Amino acid sequence: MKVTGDQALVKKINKSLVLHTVRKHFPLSRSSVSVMTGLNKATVSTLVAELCEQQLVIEVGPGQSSGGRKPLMLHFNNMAGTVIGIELRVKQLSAVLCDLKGDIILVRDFTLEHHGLAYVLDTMKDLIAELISVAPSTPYGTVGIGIGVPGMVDEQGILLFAPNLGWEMVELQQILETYFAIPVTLDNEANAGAVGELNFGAAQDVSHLLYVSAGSGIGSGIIIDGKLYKGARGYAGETGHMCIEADGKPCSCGSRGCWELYASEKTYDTSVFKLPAHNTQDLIRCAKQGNIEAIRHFEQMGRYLGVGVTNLINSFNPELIIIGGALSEAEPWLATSMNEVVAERTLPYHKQQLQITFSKLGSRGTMIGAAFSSVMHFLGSIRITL
Amino acid sequence: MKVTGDQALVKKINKSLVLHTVRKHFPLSRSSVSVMTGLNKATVSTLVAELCEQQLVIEVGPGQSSGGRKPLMLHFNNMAGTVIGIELRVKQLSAVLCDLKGDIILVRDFTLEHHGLAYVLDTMKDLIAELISVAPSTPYGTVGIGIGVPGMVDEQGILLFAPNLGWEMVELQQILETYFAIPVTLDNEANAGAVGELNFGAAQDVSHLLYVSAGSGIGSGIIIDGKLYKGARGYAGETGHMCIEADGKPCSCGSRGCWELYASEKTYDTSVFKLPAHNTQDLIRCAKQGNIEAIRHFEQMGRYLGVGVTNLINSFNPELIIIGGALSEAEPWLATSMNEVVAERTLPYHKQQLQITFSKLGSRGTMIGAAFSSVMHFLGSIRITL
DNA sequence: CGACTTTGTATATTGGTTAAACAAAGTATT
DNA sequence: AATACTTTGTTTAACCAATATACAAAGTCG
Repeated sequence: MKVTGDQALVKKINKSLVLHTVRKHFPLSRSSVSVMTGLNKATVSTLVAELCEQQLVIEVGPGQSSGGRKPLMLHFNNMAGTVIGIELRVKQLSAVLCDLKGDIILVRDFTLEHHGLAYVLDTMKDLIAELISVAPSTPYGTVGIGIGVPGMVDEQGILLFAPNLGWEMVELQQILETYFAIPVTLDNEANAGAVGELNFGAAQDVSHLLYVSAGSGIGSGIIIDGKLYKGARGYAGETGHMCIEADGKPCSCGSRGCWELYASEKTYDTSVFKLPAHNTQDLIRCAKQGNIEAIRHFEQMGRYLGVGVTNLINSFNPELIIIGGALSEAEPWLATSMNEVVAERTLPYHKQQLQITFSKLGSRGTMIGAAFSSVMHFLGSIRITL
Repeated sequence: MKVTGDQALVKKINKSLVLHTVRKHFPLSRSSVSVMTGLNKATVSTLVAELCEQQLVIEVGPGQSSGGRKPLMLHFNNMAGTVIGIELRVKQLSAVLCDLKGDIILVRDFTLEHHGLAYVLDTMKDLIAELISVAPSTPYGTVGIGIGVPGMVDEQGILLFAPNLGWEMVELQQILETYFAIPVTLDNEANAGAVGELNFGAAQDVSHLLYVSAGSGIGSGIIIDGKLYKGARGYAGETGHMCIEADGKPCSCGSRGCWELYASEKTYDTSVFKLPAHNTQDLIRCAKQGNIEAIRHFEQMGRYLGVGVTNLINSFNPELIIIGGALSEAEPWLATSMNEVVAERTLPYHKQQLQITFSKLGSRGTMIGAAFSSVMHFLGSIRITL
């Protein structure tokens, strides 16, 4: 849609600017908001007054003087509402209740017995309903539900395909939105993880981020200009099916030599090593105990991870790459070989100022990211590009 | 820099909106601009008056009535100024003089005898000076120089590395900007090509485009949200060094199995076929004459092109992929096998609404794209993202 | 020829930001 | 303690771009 400029737009821009400045940097005085944003003191005053009325910002009393009148400190009202973040995994359904700052109020985990759509959907509804009911009373109540799923999601919020669940074409967003009458945002697990890292993890204030979620498969959440990039139809980031061996192993996607056949949990069944276990958790335990086969296997995966990561670096030139997902917990055995390969294979210019780290948020990154997508949807955001 | 909203911004947004609407859709009446933009008739009138005063828009007299008063038709004044577009190639320096619409006024080609920096630079300066001197007299004169080069360019306009020229760290943009005192935009050849296709070729009104320039190497110009994506430091799109054979041939970049070793002119020296020639032009001639070795080789390249293109599709989910560069002229022999591989290997969801075509602009796409970057730099553009 | 349409301009209003003055509340200095 | 200076935040008037509305101009159509 075409956006024209008028005074309402100006106000929206500035109000959003003030709100997010307070959200990110509180406690803060009106005066310092004015300096930070470049807005006139009077403008800040009016906008803050409105935000206070909307209960999104609160005045919490005087702060320290710096040689003049004491400032009246402002806080972002993280308890103006709550959001729910959900991560759907193969054997588990996890949910968090968060405040608007993204802080966790409550966590619920539920073990899934099977993947029957009706069963999972009912469980999800029950879980959400429970969290909504126990949520602390807030001015706006529960303002959004964010969901991270292991599969492809299109821009309409339809879960197109989730191989590990055996699901296809589930209109998850619409179903839940109708049921709860609350905005629902649906994202694949990698995208949600990227948003989580961007706001709470290792990627704060990064504008070009690649979050690689390595688990049962590989998917990437792509942040471009500080914003999630979803591609034309919403399917961007399906990097697990990037071919790194033109005539390699056949993949269920119809292609050959896909990255995730060499650098995800899919390797466990075809390893050249005699693996003492076939899941990441147990393999990590074995590696800790010094099991050479497990360690060798992880090192091998690390090398292949490096190959794919190099490809992403060459294509996207990100500031930061974060390896997340279940495999991020195997960092001690993956990192060295992965970094070696990346160092060998990237162009010298790319190495400058590029960082690669493993996720620090752990398994909750997806959930929190999903929740945070809802927060942003509620608060709104607007930007100017020259 | 932080952008705040005020009335100046509003005006800038709307004026830009009006200007680019006229530029894209002229001839046009004020009334239809109002309808198309959503701006009030009065607003359009004021802004058009200013644009006329700036000589960017001109009134060309009455148009056809549609049942009422005749409209006063507006034109974008493509002769308000001129720009110069330059493409630096291995053996050739080409330059165009364009009007602000991007139409070619004049072309100059110059054969380069060697790649000595001073020699090439002098030639370039002479060529530009000549074009500036013969440019038709316009209100704004020559307002920009856009250059497309075969190598990596950083965000400061420094040509970091051009393997085929043997150049490193050339501050081309700054040198020319100082010399001519005109804004210079420097881009790699793939990025310039992408801009060309976006504005004049097969990609008009596409927001997510991948332009793959296949020639002596492979590079990609990435358009995201209608805007060139350059990555954190300006090096995005180095897709030629995307690995498609983890343990493949060693590449000069330090890696192995890089895409361009299998799908660019680099294949000619290592082909398994007995090639009758070792450059694209001659090979195409041979293929036309039915030379089976040449045809087989192109088919093979097409398959590898398909592998890389599939990777790009999975990562970026673009609306459109354009194959450009010298190899685009081998379309008849590349297309079938490339499309076969892509069809086999992409996920079913990606196939929907994805188009792959070969460049229609030919070898001039880069030059025109480079020139057009300068036009946009001169006219300015501003956008709102919600 | 009169009714209706379309195009474009003039005018008063609206509603946002802003500079400047000011009030309030503190610190530093003599 | 009195005075001068700082810092914070509000009030006021001015400014300016978009807009709705009315209107003028120039056409079509029956």
